[in-house]
Amino acid sequence: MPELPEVETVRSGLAPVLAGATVTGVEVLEPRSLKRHPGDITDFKNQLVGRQILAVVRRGKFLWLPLAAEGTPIALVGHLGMSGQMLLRTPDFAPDKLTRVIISARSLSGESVEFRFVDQRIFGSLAIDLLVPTMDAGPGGFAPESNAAFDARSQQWSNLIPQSAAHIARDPLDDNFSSRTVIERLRKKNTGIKRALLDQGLLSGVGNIYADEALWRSRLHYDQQASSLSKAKAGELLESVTEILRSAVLAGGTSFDEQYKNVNGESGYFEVSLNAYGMTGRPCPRCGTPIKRDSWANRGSHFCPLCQKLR
DNA sequence: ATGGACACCTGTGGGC
DNA sequence: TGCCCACAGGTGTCCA
Repeated sequence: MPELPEVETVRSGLAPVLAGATVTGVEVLEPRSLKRHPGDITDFKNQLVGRQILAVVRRGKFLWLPLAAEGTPIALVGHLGMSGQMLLRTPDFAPDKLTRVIISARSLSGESVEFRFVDQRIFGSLAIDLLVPTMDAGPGGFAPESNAAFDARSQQWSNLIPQSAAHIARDPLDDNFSSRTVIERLRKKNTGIKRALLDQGLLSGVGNIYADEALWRSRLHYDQQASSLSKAKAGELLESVTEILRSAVLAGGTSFDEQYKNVNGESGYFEVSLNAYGMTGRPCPRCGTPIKRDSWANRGSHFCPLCQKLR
């Protein structure tokens, strides 16, 4: 479920507490939540306990915690899948339903905290992974000898990425995101525009909700060929995507059920700003035509049949 | 390169 | 009340 704004809401909630914290314990209640970890449960615990967390970093929908380690830089990598949550609780806080992994830590200020990974569908995961230089390292980018070369406030994290996420492109809220390059690549795609927006190797962070919203705002049909867009139209679409992601981050993300919560278990309120997604049958805020839902790529696509005609 | 189908999962809500 | 089906913010892989 979570897309960039939801993951960013989680990241910004974790960072003040976990940056600089030291892991004191790990409890794995659901082994399938570690399916992307290369080793077994014991290995996962051994790699975490006693380690210091240096920062909380996000690209697209991936989130990771670089760990202090000698030699090769490593990180705890998390993905929320369709239903993941990362909650911060005091140890005495009532158990949360569907908790899969609990990581106990001591923060820089000496407080005990529990990081609870909650995930109904178990599409999300936690894993330890190597950090490698990102393909398009920005100005001044370099590969460090080890994480020890970094501190929690460093901006350099933008040039490292977990090996397992190396194929994920920068997202529109990344300082080193290049609109020009993405527009260029987008217009060479011989595919439908929504498929291109959801291609995490072209730009990351956009999922089904924000794709539908950006297409609605730009009056584009989901199956419009990406290569048919003028440079200006492609630019306008990318602007829509960026603005929508920004506003949604400010709103704390979109929550329409129990599946998305911030680190305190609270809902975001971007739902009130949705124009197309989940609005099947309700009037298009622009022209009043009922919003339609089409089955598309094993999921749903919501659009205004009048404003968003296929050309 | 593209896209479709499917696998990975649990839970909820609607219709009957 | 129960049962069955559709549906849900994602990703990855295999196969035409």
